[in-house]
Amino acid sequence: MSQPAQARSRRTRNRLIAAAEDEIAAQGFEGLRVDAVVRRAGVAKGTFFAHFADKEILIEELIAARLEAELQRLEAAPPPHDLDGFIAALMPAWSLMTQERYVFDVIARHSTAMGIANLGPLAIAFQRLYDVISDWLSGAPFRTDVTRRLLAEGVQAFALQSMALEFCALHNQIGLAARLRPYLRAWLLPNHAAGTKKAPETGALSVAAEAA
Amino acid sequence: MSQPAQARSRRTRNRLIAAAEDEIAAQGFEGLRVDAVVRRAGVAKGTFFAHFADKEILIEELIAARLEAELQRLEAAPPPHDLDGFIAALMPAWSLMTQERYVFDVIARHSTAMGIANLGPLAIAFQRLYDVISDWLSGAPFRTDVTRRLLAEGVQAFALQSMALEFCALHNQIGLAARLRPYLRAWLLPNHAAGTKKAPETGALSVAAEAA
DNA sequence: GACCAGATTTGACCGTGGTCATTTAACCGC
DNA sequence: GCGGTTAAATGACCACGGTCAAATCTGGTC
Repeated sequence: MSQPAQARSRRTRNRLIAAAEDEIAAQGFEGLRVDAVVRRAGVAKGTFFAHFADKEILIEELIAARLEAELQRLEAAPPPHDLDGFIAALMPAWSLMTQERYVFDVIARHSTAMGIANLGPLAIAFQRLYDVISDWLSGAPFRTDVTRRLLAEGVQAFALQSMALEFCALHNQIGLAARLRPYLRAWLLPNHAAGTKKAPETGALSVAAEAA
Repeated sequence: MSQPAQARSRRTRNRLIAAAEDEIAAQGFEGLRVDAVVRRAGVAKGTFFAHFADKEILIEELIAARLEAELQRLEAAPPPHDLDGFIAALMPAWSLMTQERYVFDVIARHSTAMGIANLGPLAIAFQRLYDVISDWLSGAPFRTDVTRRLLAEGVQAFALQSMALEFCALHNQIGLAARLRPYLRAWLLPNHAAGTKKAPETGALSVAAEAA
């Protein structure tokens, strides 16, 4: 994977990626067309598919690259020491994932590994994210009756669900952080949760329940 | 919705649905082709799209119908009185969702409402499912420091994540129920989990931790 | 039963992702 | 440089979801 090919091939691949980035900057991920990329790169259509098994794999790579950049920041950052700090620290990564509905869908589909010995770039990035979160969660205020790993996976489960809701017109008057908070509080600080009765701790979906 | 059309139209629609069911029985959801449905129904292609905005909406309806049937059973069933009963009771609904990867993807994309005042059939079915789960969770052994609704939504978040993992070749030596259990235990019974410091009963839990 | 307005159906057509046999370029030993 | 072998690129072609102006049917009115 490191040295897959001759120089010409690498150049072509880079041209394709650059062209795709340009197109995405102009049209967004959703509006990306293989024909447009290929035209901009000055290359035949078949060439595209010689380099990327399908369109989604290219997109996955581009999203993963953005995520990796954010991960680098997260890994360097000091661990947060309370729930709100935790949420704030992860917010940039989460906003990245919710920029575009299309992007979120790709992530939802690929954030778990999809084939034996064949973790896609997004799945790999998510493993790294789990590591960061696990690490942060091992510390002081958070529950310890359960492995950090399990805790981290739970955080992702709630995050994905809240993000999905973010795209639902019925519920989007409330921000991601606000939506996510009650879940994480109940998940990460189960003993504290009983103490407060402030604010509507109803689930984010209750708005929909009303409407139904 | 009740009286959408003249009789001819309703007949055509039913023929399309029946044809689609036949095709799905033969080819699975993934293999469904609009052309095949239309041919089998003896109808022109345009007619299909006069009845269903797109292919996915038909599929959504068919999946929702199966889910509704299961919901009827769930609503009639007695509430489970412990965690394993809870999991066992919901298992049929969850297996329904994991029959086919394609089906799961559609569910993941449509289980939350997608447009104002326009809950799709799947979103509606999921509201019903939340109601059932909320109801079951209000009872005895489960935590009460948090609303039933929030608890129910959390259950779905974990269920969806575990299902996604179910399709990941790297992790599929472990069944859905076994994968899900440690999450639900930690989510629904946080105090029981906290009771034991060295966590001797977390056998299933550590399996999930290991999987990483 | 002749007529009409609106609902329904039709099928040729299009956009777009993806395939593959063929052609062209790169590398290597001589 | 010169054949020859493998890697890379090409573009005509296909599959499939979806569109739309035109044709056809239906139920109601006189």
